[in-house]
Amino acid sequence: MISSNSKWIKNVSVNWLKTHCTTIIKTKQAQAFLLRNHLFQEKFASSKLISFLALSESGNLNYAHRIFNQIENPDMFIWNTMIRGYSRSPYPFESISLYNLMIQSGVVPDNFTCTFALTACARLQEIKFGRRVHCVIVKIGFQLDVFVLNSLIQMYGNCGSFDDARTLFDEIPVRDVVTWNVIIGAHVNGGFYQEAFDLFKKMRETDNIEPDEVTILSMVSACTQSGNLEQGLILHSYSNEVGFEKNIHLCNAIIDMYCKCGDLGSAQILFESMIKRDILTWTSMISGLANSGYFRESLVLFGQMQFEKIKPDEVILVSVLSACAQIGALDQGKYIHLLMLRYKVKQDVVLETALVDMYAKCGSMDLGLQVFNKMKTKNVFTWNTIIGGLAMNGQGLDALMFFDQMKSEGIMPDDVTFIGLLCACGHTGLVDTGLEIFRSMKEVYDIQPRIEHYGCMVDLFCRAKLVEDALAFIENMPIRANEVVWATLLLGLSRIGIGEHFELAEKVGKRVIELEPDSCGRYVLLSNLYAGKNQWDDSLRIRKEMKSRGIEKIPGYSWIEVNGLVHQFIAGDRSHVQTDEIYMMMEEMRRRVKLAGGHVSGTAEVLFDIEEEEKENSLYFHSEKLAIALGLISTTPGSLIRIVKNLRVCNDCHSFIKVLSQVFNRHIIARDRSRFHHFSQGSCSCMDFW
DNA sequence: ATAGGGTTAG
Repeated sequence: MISSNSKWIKNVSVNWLKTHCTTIIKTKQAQAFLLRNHLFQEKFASSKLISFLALSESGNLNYAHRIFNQIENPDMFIWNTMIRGYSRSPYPFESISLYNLMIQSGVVPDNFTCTFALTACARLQEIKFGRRVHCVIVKIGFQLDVFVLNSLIQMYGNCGSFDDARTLFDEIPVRDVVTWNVIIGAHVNGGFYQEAFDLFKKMRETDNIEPDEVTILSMVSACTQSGNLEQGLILHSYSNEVGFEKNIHLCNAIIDMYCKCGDLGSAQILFESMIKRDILTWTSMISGLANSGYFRESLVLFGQMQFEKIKPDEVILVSVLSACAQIGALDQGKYIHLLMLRYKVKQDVVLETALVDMYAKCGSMDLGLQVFNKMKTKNVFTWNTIIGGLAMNGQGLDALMFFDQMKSEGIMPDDVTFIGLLCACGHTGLVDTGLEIFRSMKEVYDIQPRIEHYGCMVDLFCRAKLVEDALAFIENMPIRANEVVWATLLLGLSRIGIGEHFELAEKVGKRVIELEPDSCGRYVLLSNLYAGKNQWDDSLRIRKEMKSRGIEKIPGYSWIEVNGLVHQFIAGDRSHVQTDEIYMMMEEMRRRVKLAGGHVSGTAEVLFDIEEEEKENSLYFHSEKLAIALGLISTTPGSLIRIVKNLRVCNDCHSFIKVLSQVFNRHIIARDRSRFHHFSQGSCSCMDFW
């Protein structure tokens, strides 16, 4: 009577369990029920609990493990479920531990066990253990199981052992589409794109197997990484033909491919055509825009995403923060900071570092430091961000202090750390410290200086007006000086005031053009050099030479953010809706600066493609001045103005803005392509050297 | 019950 009753309960509960375990709460109820009715040790019952907890998205591996530990003799299915659960979790090593435990307790692994264990090995790149599993497979004889073989190939491929993967692949008796996907994916991940394309062709030819979505996805990724737009387009039209276009993962990868291959238009068309978009769709498009220089557009699209009430994750926020950083959009950056807190976005070093960087690049080191000081985990990226940020903002001594702190916290500096440190020394005029740091980089940290480090040293000497040392340093470099090093010297000379060094400067200027004949900036340097000496014919000659070689001058852009909206200007811009007011303010600026005196209008760095008589005007209407004019009319008197420029601020504007900061009583922070200028009361933080 | 997939930083 009793036994038949318990049998009844068992049957009912098993059926009930099959559909019941859908949430943690319900699973706990089921567990309590099983315990109460002494059914817990029934394998079939407890395995239902385990499989939900270990495999479901909403499960809980830890909890599964606790239940697992209470099972006296787990059967094969339960072992396999646990091993599988861990193999796809962030802790694949646990999977291997359990595999060992299983063998120790005398249970012989089956083909399922081996597949799961191999997945764990693949993810851990544990080839040694993977080979041990391989031996077991041969010993027991699972060589004919295509699942086992596929995961073996995957394991070898992921561990970088292409020979093993390839041998198995060639010897395997039956290959299915996954086999092909695994071997293709391995080659794509290894950077062997041509081989991947060859294999892609062969899968049809030799095995008559049609590619599926995963195949196409891997191939699209190969195009992305190798910049192969042509093949990418073919893959896109193929996936439309066979109906893969509803696969959201694939579409995301294609958007990413278009963006990284420079075809933003096709990316946008696909993005617009998608009916369902996930967070990765948005991330691909938004970061794609930002990476191609469309910063404002990427922020606008992020705004649309907000409008559609999609919760941002930590990855997309990194993208938009870096867009804000590039154009100095502080208000939007602050708003994103707010979103992080409001949505309780996962704490993440990458994100917090991007936040610090955004504040640093907007010239708000105080806010950057606040975030930095609250960060729980910091890595070398984080330290480099704060050190570089301080150096760029003219707080060189603080940068050096943070380096000491970094060392005391046991973080190893890398090559980028030293770029920041050498910049810091340059800004502060600490020549000896710079030399000492340069030496310790090589001798203490065993980091070989790159050409950029030499460039920093040349800059350091020039700032200290040690032209001879700079020259000697260049001559003694173990690697050949490149155009960057020479351009640094030339720029340095022109900042010191060319004077007696004119001949040297001219020689260097010619050298720089020889070394990099395709870069407009190099011609501009030499041309300006002549203009500065009133050698207008030479100056024009260089400009003509540049034009005749078909090299366009990169237009100078300036950005200013007003009430969370970023406005963009080019020289002489008349496209802004408030153009009339802006130009009225420009007139006012000119009048008051002139009245105050101290600003000598120079015509050295003018835009040559404008007629001679307009020289002074074009210089006068440089984009940074237009941006400042908008700033003056749209903010309250006395408040801070921030602008960002994509090129270097020219001499004339620099001198103009200095006086302007005094007469308008404004603190103006201008970021140009290499550093910050904090203008205040008639002077600038760069000490007129940039 | 089994294998294969994309986005972010100095």
